[in-house]
Amino acid sequence: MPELPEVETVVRGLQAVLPGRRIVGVRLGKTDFIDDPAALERELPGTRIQRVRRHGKFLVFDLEAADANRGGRQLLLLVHLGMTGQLTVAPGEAPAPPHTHVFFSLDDGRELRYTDIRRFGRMRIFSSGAQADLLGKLGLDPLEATEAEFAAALHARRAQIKALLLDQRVFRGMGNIYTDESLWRVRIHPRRIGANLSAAELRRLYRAVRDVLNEAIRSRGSSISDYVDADGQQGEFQLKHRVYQREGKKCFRCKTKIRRVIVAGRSSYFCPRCQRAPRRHRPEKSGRV
DNA sequence: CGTTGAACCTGTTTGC
DNA sequence: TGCAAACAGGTTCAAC
Repeated sequence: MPELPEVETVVRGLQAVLPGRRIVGVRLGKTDFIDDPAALERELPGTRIQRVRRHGKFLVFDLEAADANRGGRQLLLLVHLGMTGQLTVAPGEAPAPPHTHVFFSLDDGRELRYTDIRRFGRMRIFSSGAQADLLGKLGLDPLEATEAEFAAALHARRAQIKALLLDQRVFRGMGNIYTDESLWRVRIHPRRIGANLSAAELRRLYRAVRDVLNEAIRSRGSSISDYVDADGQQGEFQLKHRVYQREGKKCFRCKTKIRRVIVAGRSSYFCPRCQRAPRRHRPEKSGRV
């Protein structure tokens, strides 16, 4: 579910209501996705939420431990939504959905809740400054990078473009949906080698990635099955997908049937006519398209 | 350096 | 109908 546009949508929803609120209690269900559950229970009560922001697919909560004995110490709470994670704000008395494993009760009677069916998400707190290891390994934010930076990150790489776009050390925030949608827009096959892309192709890909992500943010993300924003509402960008999960359906440009293949270990949807396959090591072409 | 497959976990869909 | 396999927005690790 959660790629850059979905995380951005959740962040905006939380940033609209959480700053200034104080966490007054922590309740935990299953904790196998939390790095140090005891630290959450020990450190978070009493902290005040200053800001909620996004770093790649991570949500970052800036917290201030305002107690006198803690001297305004800064804390960071990092949350990754994995595949099925949800962060929502609800009245404390409202029933929580199944698989809700973290409850942060707030000083206004509401709760910030974390629900995650598959528990592929992650949750961890840091004293500020010590978080460099996790976030520092991530690559460029595609919405902040310049065209030159974007091209430089790809032009010398011999890996498949799909793998490069998915690699969080290259770009932070891209996932399976927006990678396929971006490649379709610029007619680039997911198995093309990064270094083999022309300067013109890199320029168009840069534009397509930004356009797709910005349009998806405007639509409040893609809801395939589990994704909801901080208010529990679904996104709408799934209605605008051109290739993702459209195997066997007609290409919006040329009517050819969309195909699904595995690239970089992930289902990859593309139009075999618009997105021409690169030459293989062992050519055995059928001769004609 | 780059690729592949498995693992983590639960639920839904598809196929025989 | 029933059961098993395949598949799902992500990340990480081992093996080659």
